[in-house]
Order: sequence, then C-alpha cells, then structure tokens
Amino acid sequence: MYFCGMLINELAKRTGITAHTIRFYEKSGLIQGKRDEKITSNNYFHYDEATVEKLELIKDAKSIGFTINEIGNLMDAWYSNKMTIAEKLSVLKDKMQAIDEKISQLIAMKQMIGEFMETVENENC
Amino acid sequence: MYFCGMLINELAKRTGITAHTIRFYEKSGLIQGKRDEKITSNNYFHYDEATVEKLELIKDAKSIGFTINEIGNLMDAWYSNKMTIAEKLSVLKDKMQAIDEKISQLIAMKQMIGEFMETVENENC
DNA sequence: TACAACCATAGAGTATAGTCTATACTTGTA
DNA sequence: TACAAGTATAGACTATACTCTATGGTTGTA
Repeated sequence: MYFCGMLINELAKRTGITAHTIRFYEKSGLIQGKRDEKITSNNYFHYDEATVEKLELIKDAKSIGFTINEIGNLMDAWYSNKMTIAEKLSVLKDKMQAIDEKISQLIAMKQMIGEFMETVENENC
Repeated sequence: MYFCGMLINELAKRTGITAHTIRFYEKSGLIQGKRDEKITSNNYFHYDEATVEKLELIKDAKSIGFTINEIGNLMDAWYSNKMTIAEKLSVLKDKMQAIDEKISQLIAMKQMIGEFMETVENENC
C-alpha cells in the first residue's frame, strides 16, 4: 500500500468540510490536490498537511464574511510565489483595513442595539 | 396636490437604495408602505420617515453580515408590537452575542494576518 | 471474485439577495 | 392633449456558494 498524503475523504474528516465542498474549493482554485504519477490505475487526488491548514484558514475567513474570491487573493498572498513581497504585503494590508472597518461597524451596531435595549427596558415603566 | 409621506422614487433617492431593491425588501417583509384610501385612481405606496430609518438600519445590518431573515427578526424586536418586552430583549441579546463573536473572530484573523506580515517581511533577509 | 465503499467528472438543483424586463396603468408637463 | 416619467406586478435572470445526483471507474475486504 502506497501513501502520499491523504485522499479526499480523509481530508473531509480532518477538516469537517464535505468532499463535495472540497471539490468545489478546488475548482474555485483555493486548494490544489496532486496526482501521483507513479499510479496509473486511477487519477485520485492526494492532499498534504498544508491543504488541511489552508482549509482551516478558508473556514475562518469565510466565517468573518470574506468571499471565495477574497479568500483566493488572501491565499495567494499567503502561499503562492506568484507575488512579490511588496505585493503580498499590500494585499495583507488591505485585508487588515477591511477587517478594521468591519470591527468598527460591528461596534457601532452594538452601541445602537445597546441603546435600544435600554429604551425597550424603560417601556416597562 | 395631496401628499402623504413619499413615493418609492423619493425613498430610493433618500436612502441610496434602488426602487427595485426597496420593493424586494417590502416583499420580504422588512418594510411596509401604506396605500392612501382617499386616492382611488392609483395604488401607489406611500412611505414615511420611519421607513427611511428602517432602510438605514437594514443597510448597516447588511454591511456587518446579517441576512435578510436575521434583519427581519431584529426589526420585529425593534419596531413591531408582536413581541413582549422580554422577547424583544432576548432577540436583541442574541444579536449582541453574535456581534461579539464576530468581533472576536475578526480580531483573531487580524492577529493571524499580522503575524504573517512579519514573516513575509523577514523573507527579505 | 463478488460487492460495498471510495474516487472523479459533469451537470442539475437550492438558497440568498438582489437585478432587470415586460406589461400596463397613472401623473405631470409642454 | 400628447407624451415622457413615474408606479405596480409578475416573472425571468444573475451571482455566490454551495449541495446533490448520475454515471462510471477503482479499491479493499470477506
């Protein structure tokens, strides 16, 4: 038995993301499995530990509202060699700013809701 | 000329939301225009200042990632009389918690990106 | 070697949140 | 009064992000 990384189902179990969704992410360019040229009987994709990490990053980024496209850019800055250091830093700085903006908006909304809760409480009197 | 509030196009101008999208929100139950029973020649909807405020709230809530459905619940707690004070407070508290969670996740992501920026910068050496 | 479990690909289907088109009636203005 | 501009409704269309089904081949185990 020859093993090079893991197949899609194990990756799914490891990350809690379904094989279907993993294939969707692969088609979207977020991750890339590798085919083993020494195996000719099938064309199964093999995934490494780095892919597990990438999928965790994708989960985190999605949960805070980044789109697949935005995550793709972030991943390029993170993992690929297609960008210069300056370009990478620029992408990362942009994301930082986007996050700061979101935090500000969330805090503003918290304030609004907090004020409204007081109003609602005083309806009692 | 008889005026009761504003028609959809003025509401659109006031809020920066297109008439199409406003109708979509109306169909989704987020806002409600009123028809003037004294006018029989048409069935135009009339909107008041409160609707302007609601649409601003919708914009804010959307920008921080709330869905139409979630915004609907929030608006019920905010404006409707269908809920008791305790129910309203419960909805608002839930939203507060959801926002706190999002803020935590955003801060965690900022940290990750920050650490990664340092790594990228050190690739220079 | 049967056969359940696994893999790949293509493409259909779903949910959310709009966005646009067509149709038809109403209003305001030159 | 013509006619451009505004309004309502229904329904088609788009984009995003999955999710599922169908089909056909491969692997592992009893």
